[in-house]
Amino acid sequence: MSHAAPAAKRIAQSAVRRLSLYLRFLEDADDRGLATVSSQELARLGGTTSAQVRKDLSVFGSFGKRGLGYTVAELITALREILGLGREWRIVIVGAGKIGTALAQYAGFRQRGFTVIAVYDNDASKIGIQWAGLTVRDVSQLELDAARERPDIAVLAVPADRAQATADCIARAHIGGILNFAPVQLHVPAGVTLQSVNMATELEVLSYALANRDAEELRDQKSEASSQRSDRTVARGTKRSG
Amino acid sequence: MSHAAPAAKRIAQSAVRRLSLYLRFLEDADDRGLATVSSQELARLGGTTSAQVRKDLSVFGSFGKRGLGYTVAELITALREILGLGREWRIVIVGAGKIGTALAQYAGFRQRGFTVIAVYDNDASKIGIQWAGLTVRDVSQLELDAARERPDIAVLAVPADRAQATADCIARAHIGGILNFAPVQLHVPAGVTLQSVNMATELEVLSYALANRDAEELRDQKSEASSQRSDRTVARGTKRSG
DNA sequence: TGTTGTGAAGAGGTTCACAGCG
DNA sequence: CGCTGTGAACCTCTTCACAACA
Repeated sequence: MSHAAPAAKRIAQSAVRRLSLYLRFLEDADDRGLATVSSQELARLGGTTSAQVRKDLSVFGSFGKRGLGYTVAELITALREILGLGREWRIVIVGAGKIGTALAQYAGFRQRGFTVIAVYDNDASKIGIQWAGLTVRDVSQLELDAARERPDIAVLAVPADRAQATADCIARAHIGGILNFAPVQLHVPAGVTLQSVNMATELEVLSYALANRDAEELRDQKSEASSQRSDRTVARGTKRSG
Repeated sequence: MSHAAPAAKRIAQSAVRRLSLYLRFLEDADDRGLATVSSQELARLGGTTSAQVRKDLSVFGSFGKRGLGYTVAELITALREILGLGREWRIVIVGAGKIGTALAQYAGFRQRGFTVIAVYDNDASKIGIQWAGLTVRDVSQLELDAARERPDIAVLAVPADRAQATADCIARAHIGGILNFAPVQLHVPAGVTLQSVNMATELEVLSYALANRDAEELRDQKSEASSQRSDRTVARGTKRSG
């Protein structure tokens, strides 16, 4: 293997999430002036193992130098390309309520090539208001506007009872991706990629973990005793993160 | 097996997420007056298979009636118990910015036994302001307050550069769970359960999916041709959701 | 020497398929 | 007869362990 042709691999969603994390760490490292970073370092920051980091990257090519690690700048470029961040993604936010507003002003968007091109709502009292250079538009214009402005992703931040209808509208507008913040399970036609963030579920996962913490701890103690392995690094309070 | 003793099973996080979804569907079904529901129905709503639904539930006991399905009311009770929703969870929100405010007013909290008992910030201009019956407190009081009020979960909604320090503070306050909305990977001591929601990652997962959509579709076509299996139900636009 | 890249082994989660029961 | 509950098969992701190499 040598330099990689980062196109279209079948890879687990969890792996994509890790790649996104690695990219963030690398950007930090770059800011701090580090030139190279090892898989072990990335593993420590991300709460995985160095083997996992190397496997994740190896799917797309060979980015490291043996004995040295990965050149920060090179790996950043590669990961951006892999994650599809080499281009601009045009976003519309649908729903100008609390969450929609918060999202519209989220600085992280522009930094990473995501441009918010419009905000929509169906509430007449909100339509026309200016926000950070954007005028809130009537959601009934969405389909028409989209034909012209071709947004790639719609961030859905409307109340639960409007969410499916709005998603249908987004699909009709031929917007290929939805990031849904409404606490409902949306059904979208094939060809629309859906990603949901559900507060209720996140809280319930926490609730489950807390309620079963004592039992977990007992188990963890037993298994931790026998887990001082070779390559291994890490060990945080608890798993996961996004 | 008969009625179940829903305590402390080792189960995948993905399974917990599905249980949370099932609970939501069941509550809907209850509202619509349905008395029973089959695993196939739950599968259709949640985008899985009926076998998956049955497996998920079977870990905790036998809740269904053969030939009939699951009694909605009974399964709701069981799932609430399993997910640890049988009790009140006391939440503090740390960070009274856009996101913090939006979350504080999120109606879904109280519905499911999560009570917001306080909001904190470090910005003098925000401290003292009233929101929906809660006064914004100085975050420097958090540790002291927590000793008295014993919150279970902290929702972390501060800027990225303050997030780790704030998480440390939360850990010192002996709050056992953190739901983190700051776009950084937090490191917490053992005994603190961390759950993160990261907009940047969610967007990048979407970005990856959209950038590789054509390749995915080719693969999906091939595999879909040979997937008209027995028990199987479902088939939505795209996988996942929360 | 230090660290990558990777085949092979291992774990863990999902799907199958059918016996069991209402 | 219909639908659940579940062992077994299957598959996917993770971890191991080591050869390759700067």
